[in-house]
Amino acid sequence: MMEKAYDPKKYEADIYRRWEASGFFAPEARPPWADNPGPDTREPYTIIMPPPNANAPSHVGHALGYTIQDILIRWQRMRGRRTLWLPGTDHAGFETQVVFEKKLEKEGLSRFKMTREEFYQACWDYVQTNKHISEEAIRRLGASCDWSRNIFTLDPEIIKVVYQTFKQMYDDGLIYRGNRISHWCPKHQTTLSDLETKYEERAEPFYYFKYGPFVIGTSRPETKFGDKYVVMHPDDPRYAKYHEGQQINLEWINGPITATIIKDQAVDREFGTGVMTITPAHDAVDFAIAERRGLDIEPVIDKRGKLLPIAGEFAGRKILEARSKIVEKLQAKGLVDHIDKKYQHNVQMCYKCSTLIEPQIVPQWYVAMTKPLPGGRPSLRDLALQALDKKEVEIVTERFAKIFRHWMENIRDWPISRQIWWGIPIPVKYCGDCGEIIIDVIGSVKKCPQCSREQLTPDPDTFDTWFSSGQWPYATLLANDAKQGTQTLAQYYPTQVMETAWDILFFWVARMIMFSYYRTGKPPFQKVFLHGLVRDKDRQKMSKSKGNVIDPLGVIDLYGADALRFALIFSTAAGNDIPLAEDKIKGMKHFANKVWNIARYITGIGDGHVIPAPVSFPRKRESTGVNSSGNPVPASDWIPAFGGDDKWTDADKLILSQLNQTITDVTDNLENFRLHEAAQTLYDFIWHEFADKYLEASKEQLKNEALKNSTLNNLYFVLATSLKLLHPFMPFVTEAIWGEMYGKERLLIVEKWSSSTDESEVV
RNA sequence: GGGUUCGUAGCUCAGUUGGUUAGAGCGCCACAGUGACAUUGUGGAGGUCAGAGGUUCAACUCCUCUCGGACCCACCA
Repeated sequence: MMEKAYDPKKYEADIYRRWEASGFFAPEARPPWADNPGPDTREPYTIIMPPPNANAPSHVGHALGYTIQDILIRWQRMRGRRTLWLPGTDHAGFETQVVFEKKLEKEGLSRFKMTREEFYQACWDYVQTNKHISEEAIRRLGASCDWSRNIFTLDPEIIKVVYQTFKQMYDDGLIYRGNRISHWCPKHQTTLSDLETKYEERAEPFYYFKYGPFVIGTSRPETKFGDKYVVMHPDDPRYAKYHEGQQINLEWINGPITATIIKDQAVDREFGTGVMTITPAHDAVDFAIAERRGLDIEPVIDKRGKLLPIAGEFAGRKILEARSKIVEKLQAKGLVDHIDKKYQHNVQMCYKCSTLIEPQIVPQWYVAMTKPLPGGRPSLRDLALQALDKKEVEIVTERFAKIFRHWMENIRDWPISRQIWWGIPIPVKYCGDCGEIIIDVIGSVKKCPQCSREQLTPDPDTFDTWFSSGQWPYATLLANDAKQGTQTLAQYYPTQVMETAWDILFFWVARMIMFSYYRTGKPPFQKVFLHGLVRDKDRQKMSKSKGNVIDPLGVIDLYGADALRFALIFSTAAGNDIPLAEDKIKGMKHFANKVWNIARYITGIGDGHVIPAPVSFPRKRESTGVNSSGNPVPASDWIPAFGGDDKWTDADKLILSQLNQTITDVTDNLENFRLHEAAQTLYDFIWHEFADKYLEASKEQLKNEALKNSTLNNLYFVLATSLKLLHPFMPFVTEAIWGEMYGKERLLIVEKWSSSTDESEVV
């Protein structure tokens, strides 16, 4: 006899253990109803799990992704696909280092007081702890991933793959080391990519200074010390009397200087006075002009954001405090023309700490995005664009495909080195003698191959974390093959679906596509399915500081994993952000309980004995228990527990045709990634058609001896089929009921997905 | 500056290629007292589908504009 209410806590842990022990999470295990002997002919279905960052336990946003992936995987497993869902963890270089440094700070420590080795070890330990917490949360949610293939981005086998790619790209001329201007975070002491900065609109004074015969505009007086070029548009009639290269002596901040006139099209005649001085070492546009014209490039600001000796009396001061002092001095010298106090402009900041970005010239490693591959093949960027054109990769929801294209078309070279310690070191050594650059994939090079000297200096930088995670789809498979001596890459690549949050479309998805074509010649996945961000009930982004973070484990404790899963996908279209209110989760717990009580009612009919086998709809065909090839007959094809000559009532016919429609709709919705529709269809059918209507009708029918057998048959059949359909969405409660009905030895996880029954059979 | 997207019941959202009385959850109102479930059932109130115009036999759905909101990318000294 089933208990009066479904208590997730009593079942979930045990059920997960049974699933895991059954081996069905691994693709190799075949369902009992599949043709067992002989080679495995099942078609593979692979999802590589986006590896959660190792810097924090997972939150409810991750839960959404795992739920979607688990639904797809469970569904395909029940359909007889050879499903591989490969879990892993990302060391998340910069992100993790930032989090860990904050933690150190709280403890009164700092990485600048530690050796690199000490820091790395401490961070490693910290990450291991988080990793285990995250993995536990994934289990609690019911994710049916293959833990035997679990992998970490810092596993040696992964690093090896990453290094091989680096070397190959270097040899192909796609990776180069450049002394270029880049986004520098003075707090974190590292370069950032375009994607790792953010902008904020601010109103700041805009100063107009007298610069010899000109008036120049600037928002950054503190950079003006090195300015010895004054630039204007070649066609600007206001400055026609000046010519290129003309030298002008003028009084400036720290005394007289000589300025050289440059005429360049980069100047916007409409902006300010149409004349500017340039600071090539600290401004991207200025740098571009200087590089193009071969001008001197002189640093003014150091890496910590302080002025260099070129600033004279201001040297050593922080830029912001120096700014007002410099303006004061210029004012005293009568060099301030006027000040626009309400100038609106965007300032660029570090996306992690909001420190103002200070453009700096730092040697960095770059990946060329638009340079053709050797042999006249398309560039990395074009490979990705072609993948979309040829539909080898399909981004579900056209709007994301548009955004993707737009970004790809405007992509710039990707700086992949970071001045941080946590991550994969760049496998390069420099010869102190002859300057040779040595790519050392296995760390075995001891002397310079050029001059044979042993004065080798390792590159101090680490990779941008996306350089490794961008290779994740094939790296995980290759690394597992290296570990276990298998050949999974050949079997499971390209993968079928990449399911992830839309906010890492550029960071991650774009790079995976480029890397994959480069290294394997194949797409990494056929479909990209993007989900939205989980927000709180007021649509606010969840964050620790706002205190509105929903902890998935707390929710699971209260309402059960099924309720959380269902709430996450119910009634939210793909890609849209999801407002998650506690009421919604509670409502879904009620649904799980409803399903439980439907089963409790049906199994309790009569003398309360559970009917041992699923029943069939509506064929009453005899079965010997084995099929023509001698294998056990699938349970759903077994003969009905009740035979006889009962007639179908209108209620019988209605529920069976509705069930048929539900099977069709749910399957169709899943095929097209409309998980929310599938969930809603099931909810409506099970609760409002099956429970509210048919169950009520059945109470009368069961009193009629002539209808009793067929009614029971139908109740069992509709229930069993509903459990199968609902299982991918609510795996625990359905498995729990299945166990109550048919025994724990028979797992719902590998029951056969129902296919629609021919309508003509309903008579 | 370029681009994307949204505006449907009090709230949060569905509505798949245009096709009969526009749906759900929560909330609200009335009734039902427990042999599946009160984590329930039955019934009900509540929407000019932001506004205007256009295409069409037919528009929540397609096109244009207006109003209002969200977001992404780029970034000019």
